[in-house]
Amino acid sequence: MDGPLSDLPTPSSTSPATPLDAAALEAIELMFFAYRDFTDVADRILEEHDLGRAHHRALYFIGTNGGITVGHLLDILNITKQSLSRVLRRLIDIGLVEQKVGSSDRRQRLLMVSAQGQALLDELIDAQRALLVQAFKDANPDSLEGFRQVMLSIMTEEDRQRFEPVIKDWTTDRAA
Amino acid sequence: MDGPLSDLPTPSSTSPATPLDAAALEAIELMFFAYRDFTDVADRILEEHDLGRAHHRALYFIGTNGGITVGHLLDILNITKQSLSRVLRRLIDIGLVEQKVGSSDRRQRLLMVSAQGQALLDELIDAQRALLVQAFKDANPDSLEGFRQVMLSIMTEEDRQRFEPVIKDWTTDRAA
DNA sequence: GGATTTATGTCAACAGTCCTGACATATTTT
DNA sequence: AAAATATGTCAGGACTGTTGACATAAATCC
Repeated sequence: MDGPLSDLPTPSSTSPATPLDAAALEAIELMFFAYRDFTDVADRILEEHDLGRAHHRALYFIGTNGGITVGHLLDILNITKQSLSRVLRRLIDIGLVEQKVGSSDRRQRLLMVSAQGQALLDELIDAQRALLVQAFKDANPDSLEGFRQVMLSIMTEEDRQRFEPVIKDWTTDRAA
Repeated sequence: MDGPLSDLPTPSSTSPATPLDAAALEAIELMFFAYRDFTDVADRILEEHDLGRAHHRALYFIGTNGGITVGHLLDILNITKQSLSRVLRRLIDIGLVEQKVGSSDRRQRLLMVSAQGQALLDELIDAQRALLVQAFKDANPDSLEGFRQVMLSIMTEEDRQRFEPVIKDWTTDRAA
């Protein structure tokens, strides 16, 4: 009927067309397993305090953005205020997070971690940082920058802007 | 009181001691945002079918490991059989997954995706693969191997063994 | 061949996290 | 004064994970 090249199967998940496709296929699993094991080290600590990942995320972004407003936190987390509310209420009730009324806009609640909250956050960050530092040491030194570039490229432009402007357009930026 | 170098603060999350620490601190956020945006492209497709991430994961590993047993799937996913059961029941009920009795061990249920299941899985994989391929293209070509090495290093040894044995000990394997 | 172990399934209850929709309050802006 | 904004709360629902208990069929051990 058709010649040997005329009806190649549509490149589907089982037949990657290019090496880049094959690499991407593997990367789907790399993302799954690496992220799971990365979160696991924090989950073990959170368990001891009967907290979940949502508490971790809120605590993290409050701790690293002292005085953040509820609205800005919602922007970062991409969840509804009702979801955040439950989590925030708990963090405040157990004394890990404090709030004060906004100075310029009195409708705002400025969020900050307490000393206790900072202590727990340090514990969580140190655990994940230790894992990552070890990973960076185990991989070859150049890997770090490659990892960083790919991770930045994976995320949306909006999220990418939260980071230092270090991702260069290497297709045009060879000389500078 | 003390000399300027006598009581350096304990390296805490707010004062990374080394460049590697600083990179790891940033990487915590890279992991969060990249993973979220990576899963988002699949979540949008899953929504149309009223399925969740748990269905995606089960479908994925059944599709890429045709004839997998329930037990092996549980090993990969690291969840309880009760959790998987709910998800699997749904996938079977709506005809995305089929099961047949094990040939050598008749207690086992060998799982495989149906044609419909493969179609949905292809759609999911293609979406995530497209995102990753674009990310690999946007980053510089060497980044891919760096990304791969770091992701493999992040995961546990057990999970790492699921991948091709390509992570080399570069501290001793320079010549070969 | 009978006892035990293994692979799997199910019922029930609970927890965490996310969602939608509706409504309330205080404050700022127009 | 009216409208918009920042935040909170009540209510209900969905998904996904857990523990614990119990059941069945099949394989394996002695």
